[in-house]
Amino acid sequence: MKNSSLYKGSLNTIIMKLLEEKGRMYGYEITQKVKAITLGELNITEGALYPALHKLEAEGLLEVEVEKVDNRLRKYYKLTEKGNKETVNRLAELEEFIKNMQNIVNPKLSY
Amino acid sequence: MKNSSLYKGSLNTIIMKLLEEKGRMYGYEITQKVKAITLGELNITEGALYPALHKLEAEGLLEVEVEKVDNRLRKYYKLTEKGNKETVNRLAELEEFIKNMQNIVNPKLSY
DNA sequence: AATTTATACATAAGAGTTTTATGTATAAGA
DNA sequence: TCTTATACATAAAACTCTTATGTATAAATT
Repeated sequence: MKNSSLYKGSLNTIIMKLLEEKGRMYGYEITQKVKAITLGELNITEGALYPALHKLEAEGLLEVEVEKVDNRLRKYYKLTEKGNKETVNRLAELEEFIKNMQNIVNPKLSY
Repeated sequence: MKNSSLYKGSLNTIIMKLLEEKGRMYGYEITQKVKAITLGELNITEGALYPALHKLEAEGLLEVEVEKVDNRLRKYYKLTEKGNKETVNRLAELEEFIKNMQNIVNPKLSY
């Protein structure tokens, strides 16, 4: 688990973006997808993921559908209408954040 | 102060990158420079900055030179040799992080 | 002349997020 | 049979940052 501290604070945005794209996902699926996208670099821990999902649900940004697959429980999460709107904002913030960090790493002459 | 939570965990990297570039800077100068680069979006609070500088110094990554300018105290920080080496690593991590986040926001077909 | 803003440092309490550790349970693979 | 993978969950501790507060000088505004 190489997780540098840089990922701190980005978990909610990651979850919401993946749900926006995929429609619905369950917790374990999210961890595997993130691991795949980051080529194993980012491993979301369960201790971070499940409380985050519960909080987003409590805030009315996600809703859950419980299903039993292969005799195992799955909790599928999807964005609510409110969650969809909020995701737009979060992604805009993320784009700004990335731009700002790139400007710091690779400064334009003039600052 | 709009500081989205995305910036959490990036303060040390920002400080080290700026010092690598500028040679030496004092705390207040760092806050102003970051505000300028991010067009006012990221305002580093003193409660975050000063403890961070002290910690980096305690870790041997920064060293300090105190000077009095216009009858006001300034503490100039610069990277130590150890700090220079560590900065290379932190910047590599930052580049990876940015790439990974971009892959999440703008996914390549195939995941 | 008095008040506010800017410069320049600092720390403590509280909030928020994540890691680490632990727990339960089923299915698949070695 | 034992380990790994799947799938959820929570509590304690660690870490980082915000908010609030404090000191002090200089410059700008009212």
